[in-house]
Amino acid sequence: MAEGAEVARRERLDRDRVLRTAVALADEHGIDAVSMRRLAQVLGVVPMALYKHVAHKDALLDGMVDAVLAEIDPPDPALGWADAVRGRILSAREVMLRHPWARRVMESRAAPTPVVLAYMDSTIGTFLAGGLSVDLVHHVMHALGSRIFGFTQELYDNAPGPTPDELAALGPEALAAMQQTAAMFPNVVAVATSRPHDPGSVVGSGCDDEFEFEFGLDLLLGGVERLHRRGWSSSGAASV
Amino acid sequence: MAEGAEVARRERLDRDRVLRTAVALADEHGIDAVSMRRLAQVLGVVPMALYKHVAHKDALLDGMVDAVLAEIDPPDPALGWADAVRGRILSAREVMLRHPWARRVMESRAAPTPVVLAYMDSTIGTFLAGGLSVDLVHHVMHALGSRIFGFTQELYDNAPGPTPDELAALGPEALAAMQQTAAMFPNVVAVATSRPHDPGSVVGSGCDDEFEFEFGLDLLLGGVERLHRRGWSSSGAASV
DNA sequence: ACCTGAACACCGTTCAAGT
DNA sequence: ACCTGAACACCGTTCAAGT
Repeated sequence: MAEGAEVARRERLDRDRVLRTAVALADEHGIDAVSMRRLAQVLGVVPMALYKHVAHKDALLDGMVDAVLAEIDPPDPALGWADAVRGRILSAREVMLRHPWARRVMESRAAPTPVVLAYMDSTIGTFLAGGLSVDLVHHVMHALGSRIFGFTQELYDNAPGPTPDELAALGPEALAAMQQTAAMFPNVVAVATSRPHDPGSVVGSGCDDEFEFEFGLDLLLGGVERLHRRGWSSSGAASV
Repeated sequence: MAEGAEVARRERLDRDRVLRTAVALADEHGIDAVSMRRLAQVLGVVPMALYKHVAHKDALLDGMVDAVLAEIDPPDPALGWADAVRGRILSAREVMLRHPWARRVMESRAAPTPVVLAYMDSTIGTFLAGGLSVDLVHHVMHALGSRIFGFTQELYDNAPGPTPDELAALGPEALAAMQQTAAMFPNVVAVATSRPHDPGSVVGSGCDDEFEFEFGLDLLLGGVERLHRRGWSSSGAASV
């Protein structure tokens, strides 16, 4: 029943303690471990006690996301709009690395919370203060998408580029199967095993996620800067 | 028990019928309706009968994604690399609009299936055939991310720009609450209600998702073309 | 005001049995 | 070879009751 250090009994619940405990539980055991029943158990309380502090499970998840967003640095007012947005997004990325479950939770939420809206409002404000037109900012927010929260689809995380440790632990039949799979997708293998980065900056996978995140971000922000400098207005940006 | 037309009994199950029925069920009632138990009921079969054709629920979800990816057009060999990739991604987007649940399922999957790898392999092949370096293609695949499958985070889908129908159905107290919320996030409201598009092309929301998708895609592909023309090689693209 | 207990209607999945 | 039935260990949540 009791899981030792994790059980913190008799302290009178409040919403903050519920949310902080839920975040810690997700950080340690993954988001699937965050069930109303297990969270209650960690808090030393019966499941229904939680419902006095969060309306339902979705409200719990919203609260967890809000708690994570609060860790993101505000934009630096000393910087120009592009650097201010860039810096804040990189801060958001660090936060998301600390709470890797947050990406999937945010993607699963239907409506943004006031905290999410406040974050977006502040980011939009930085663009507008930089002189970008409302219409351009509209498109830019779409184009950046979830990048403004510091994450993207990390497609190559699970691609067939095994770490040396994994390779060593593999049996001969598993290795043969892997080579057969690799032979079927030569382009994926070529691109996944390319080492475009400074060898010193990357240890295992040959893939520097920080570099890739900034590459995509700068491709987008660079394009926006170019459009803005050319006095971009509504029509003619996309052509079929 | 029986839900009329949905129940198709006595036809001997096979994997294909299981997957096709699961896709149809998700299209009609959403992904949450796709439980092993409910899918079995629609097929007129006991839940455990499914396990002869899919190893477990995750394998069912993988199979559903594979079925959806099979609907995407192959790249047009008559086009240059940029237009070929662009056309295929727009085809993928149409497919995702037909199966809106597929985005979340793909995001939740841990490892890519062979069908996912084959799709990526073919897309990478188009870039390489166009003369882009392996290193550049590596970064480009990261930068495009889930866009190559035809979707992005659609942040504004649920932002506070209500449709006229919704507004009309609102009570006065709900309307007052909404105005209060709007007052707290003026930048979000300004950007969400901007009408940057040809008024004829958009009916309700003032937001043309097709335009936004292509805007972001072209910002990225345009940046890549520019890098490629300049003979881009590994270093110096991202600066801190 | 806050917490509890029992119950309801669901899940995915195992195991042993039927045909 | 394919399907069934009963059971196990979980879910989120309601309702009525305790202190």
